[in-house]
Amino acid sequence: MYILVSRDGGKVLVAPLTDDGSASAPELTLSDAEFGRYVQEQDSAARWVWDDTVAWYPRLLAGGIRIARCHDLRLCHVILRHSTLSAGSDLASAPAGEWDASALSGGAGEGEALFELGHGGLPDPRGEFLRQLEAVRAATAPGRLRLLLAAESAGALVAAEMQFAGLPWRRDVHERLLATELGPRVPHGTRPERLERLAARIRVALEAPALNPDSPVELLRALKATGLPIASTRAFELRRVEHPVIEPLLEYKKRSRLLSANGWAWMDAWVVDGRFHPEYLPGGVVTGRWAARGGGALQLPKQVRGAVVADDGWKLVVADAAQLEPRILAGLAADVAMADAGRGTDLYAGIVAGGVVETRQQAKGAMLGAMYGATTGQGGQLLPRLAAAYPRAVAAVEAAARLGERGDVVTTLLGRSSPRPDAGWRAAQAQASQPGATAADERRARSQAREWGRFTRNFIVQGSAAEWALCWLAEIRKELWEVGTRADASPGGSPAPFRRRPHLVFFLHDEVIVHTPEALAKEVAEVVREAAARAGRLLFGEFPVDFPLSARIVDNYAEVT
DNA sequence: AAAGAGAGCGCG
DNA sequence: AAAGCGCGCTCTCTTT
Repeated sequence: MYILVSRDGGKVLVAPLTDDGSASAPELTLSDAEFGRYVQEQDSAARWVWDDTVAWYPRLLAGGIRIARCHDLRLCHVILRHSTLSAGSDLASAPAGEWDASALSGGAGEGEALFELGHGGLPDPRGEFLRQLEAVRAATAPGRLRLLLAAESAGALVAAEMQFAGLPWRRDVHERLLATELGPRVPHGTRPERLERLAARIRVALEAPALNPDSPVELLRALKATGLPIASTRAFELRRVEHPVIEPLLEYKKRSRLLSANGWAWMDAWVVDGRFHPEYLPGGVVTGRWAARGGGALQLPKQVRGAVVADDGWKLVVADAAQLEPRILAGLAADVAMADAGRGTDLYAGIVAGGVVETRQQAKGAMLGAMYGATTGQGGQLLPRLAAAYPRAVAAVEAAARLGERGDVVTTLLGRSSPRPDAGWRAAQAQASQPGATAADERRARSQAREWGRFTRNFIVQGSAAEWALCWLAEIRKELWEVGTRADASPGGSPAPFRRRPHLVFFLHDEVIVHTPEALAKEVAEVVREAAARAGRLLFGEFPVDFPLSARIVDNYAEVT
């Protein structure tokens, strides 16, 4: 059963709908408080349909209310609008409207537009929902698309819940770390003691008494003046030359990065009451991966992960999917040989054991090369051996690359399609095929075509992996709630839905962290593991590809390497 | 003074 | 000269 909710001035309109979207009960007009009570009274099988999870769910969570399922019209619109599986639908062929504009502002833009949705919202959600139902019904593979929309929407719930709960963060631990690495705290904009000492050593070594090591331009000029053969100040390049300045300079860069990205200012801005509350953006990346805004949640350096510590009496269950993308590729391409290589073992080790390459590093390099489109270097050189051993998998990514090079669209396993290249790209291709095209025109067109081919090549793998991860998250979320209920940690509808229950607190593409009461930790680890197996079956049915996890029960995120 | 580009580095 | 994919954030330097 669906329950469509929308805004009417200060009121909430509630419309129960059947599976085909027709009214199943009279519409209600409720105040916010009445709406909260109404939500709690409904069966947990209800699927809440709303324009935007961000506009609705945080308020419910703040009121102590957790829901089981939703359909996020904004996120689903984006998928259906571009998917090749629903290409013939009215929804896909209509001119661009407000639902399309909302995707842009919601994805990467200002964020203000989203916030305003709380009052008024997007136009005619009922009509939009009916168009979405019809687009799915008439789609090429409705089952896949339906799963994708459900997973995407579940992801939106997880994102809101994780933002609400926050990642446990110990200020004192973080402060100790900063004091050790940088010295005593100084005001923003000034250089802490240890950095200042390193800067002094750099100036001496380069005989540049006024050098500002934060300026790449000044630094490069000074490095060249001492005769070092480098073209940039990147750490990678610096490590390849020998000079007394290199050691203090690399130290400086490392610590300076800590200060600017995750220093005292970061802590003051993002850690509140012992929790880091980043804003996750489901669907924020074209491939379907999440993005995040504020605090760099998806770039937490290993350096500071020691500050992520479970509460007293609680544990962190940290799990990541081993070699997720190659396994996804094996499933996508139905490459039994590659799936076999990963069964019950590290997939790269399995490739070595199969005699395809000599070392694990080579196996990894070749796999990444195949998925990213490397033509040179180790990855490119080993590609023929990979292709000989796993012809189906390699053919799948090659085919995706060829489509992209032609400007065509590719689609993930569940139905998310890649964007088309922009007008500039098309113009460059057209230009190169004109009779009077110069060699430069042709070179440029070929280079851009290959570039887009690398994007589409990777899109099918990264995008399908993101779908697996969404299914994994959704299964984890569902089962954790069951575990919490069985343990009677807190009856549904307590003032704080996650205060006593195991709950997700972090997600990073192929990795999750669950914060759980210690007594439930083992059960939670099993839930996370089982959810991975279920996600695999949801995507690939009986095709025999494994998704092993490293799941560890720890007090501290830094314990996991 | 503000906005944008580029460099650099963090994560998967 | 280009060079394997996808991101966000901070800082410098240039442009408006």
